[in-house]
Amino acid sequence: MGITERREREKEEVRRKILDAARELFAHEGYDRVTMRAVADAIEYSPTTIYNHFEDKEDLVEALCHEDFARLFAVLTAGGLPEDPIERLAQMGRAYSQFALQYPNHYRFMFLTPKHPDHEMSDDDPGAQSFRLLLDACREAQALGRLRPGPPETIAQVIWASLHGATALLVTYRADQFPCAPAASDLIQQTCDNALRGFMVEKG
Amino acid sequence: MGITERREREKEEVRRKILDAARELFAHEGYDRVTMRAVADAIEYSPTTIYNHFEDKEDLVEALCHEDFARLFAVLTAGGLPEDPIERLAQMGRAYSQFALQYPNHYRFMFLTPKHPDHEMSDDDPGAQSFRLLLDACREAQALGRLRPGPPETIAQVIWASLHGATALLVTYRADQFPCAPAASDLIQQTCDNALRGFMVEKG
DNA sequence: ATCTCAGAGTTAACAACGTTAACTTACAGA
DNA sequence: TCTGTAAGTTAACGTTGTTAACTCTGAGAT
Repeated sequence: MGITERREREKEEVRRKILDAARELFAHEGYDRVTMRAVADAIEYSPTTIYNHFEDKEDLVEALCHEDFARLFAVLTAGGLPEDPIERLAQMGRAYSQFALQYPNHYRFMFLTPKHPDHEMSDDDPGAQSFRLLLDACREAQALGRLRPGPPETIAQVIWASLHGATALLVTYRADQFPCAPAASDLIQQTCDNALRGFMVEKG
Repeated sequence: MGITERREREKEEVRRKILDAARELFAHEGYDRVTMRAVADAIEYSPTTIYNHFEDKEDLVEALCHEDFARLFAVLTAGGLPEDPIERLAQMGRAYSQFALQYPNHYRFMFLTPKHPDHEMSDDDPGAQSFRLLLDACREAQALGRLRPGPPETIAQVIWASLHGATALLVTYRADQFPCAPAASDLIQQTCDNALRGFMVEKG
């Protein structure tokens, strides 16, 4: 009875190898430039083996993507989150952008590539959980009277969208391809600050 | 001497046909799903003909992209721009997002696809001109004391980044693939408003 | 001990793609 | 009439994702 278990473990090992090799290659090259043959070469298996573990290339990358969302969630919560919700928002924003700039090709696939039409998001998805961190912080800040009233979902979405925009630009363009060439290296920081400021209630 | 002129005109006509067919196809299918053969079929030429007019697929799409930036600039300035710089910013924001949602695949290539490493931006580029519209409005608003002090380039970039973020999300995800499912259909509006609000000086 | 069969892996091939080499054709200028 | 240029075509190449058909290993049944 332990035999099928061992079999499954061995199969899982190969799957792991594929995912790790693929992650490494994608991180350096991006989706289009990585071929199934290259992934197979990297782990010294034949290309068809991959198809025993994944439906097709997109399925493989989606599996990678799923793991990356888990890593993002881990990064967001790493080192413990501050009590103060505003500080928490700022810290999560920094972690988010750091993750994006460290793995631009993964960010690209996670947030810049259209999903399959039948792809849906469940509540226990690490992506959804990350968003909930943001949403909760917004709610708490509202409760403390630090953020404007209004649907917290909208506030969270707007903050995320703003941060995402700055991130997406930096992940897509080189500094000298920007309009207004000396692109603020702290564009993300500024954008994040401004998005928060827009929702803050005036002090005094 | 008028002969070479006519020749050039004819060549330009074919180039036009290619661009128009390609634009139509790309608008519906997006970059990867449009093949050179499909473009050639659409205009009833052989695939190789395209290579007499464009270096390769990327060159063709870049030409399209260049035209699209001109269209975007036209859209931004259509109907005349308001005197009031804040209103102008709001109106340009609406035009920008409308353009994006109308031609998502073009937006994708214009703003979401990395450029060639050797691609540089000149000052008379329609893209740069569009950014200057934004920059000028920011400067004027600052001069009127409506926006915070600070480098107007940064303000313009942050506003653009925020708007771009909301746009990119809507162009990438379907409504039901969002975290927090009932995605604000006016996410763009809210994001644009909030980005402006963050830079506005408190009234009174 | 032999047979069977499932299932992981391989080889070889397919169709589609971007692209190119070699050829054809049309036609203005010497 | 000859020549050369340049646009267009046919046929092919190399690469890609993917699949069909096969091999091989080894556990369970007879």
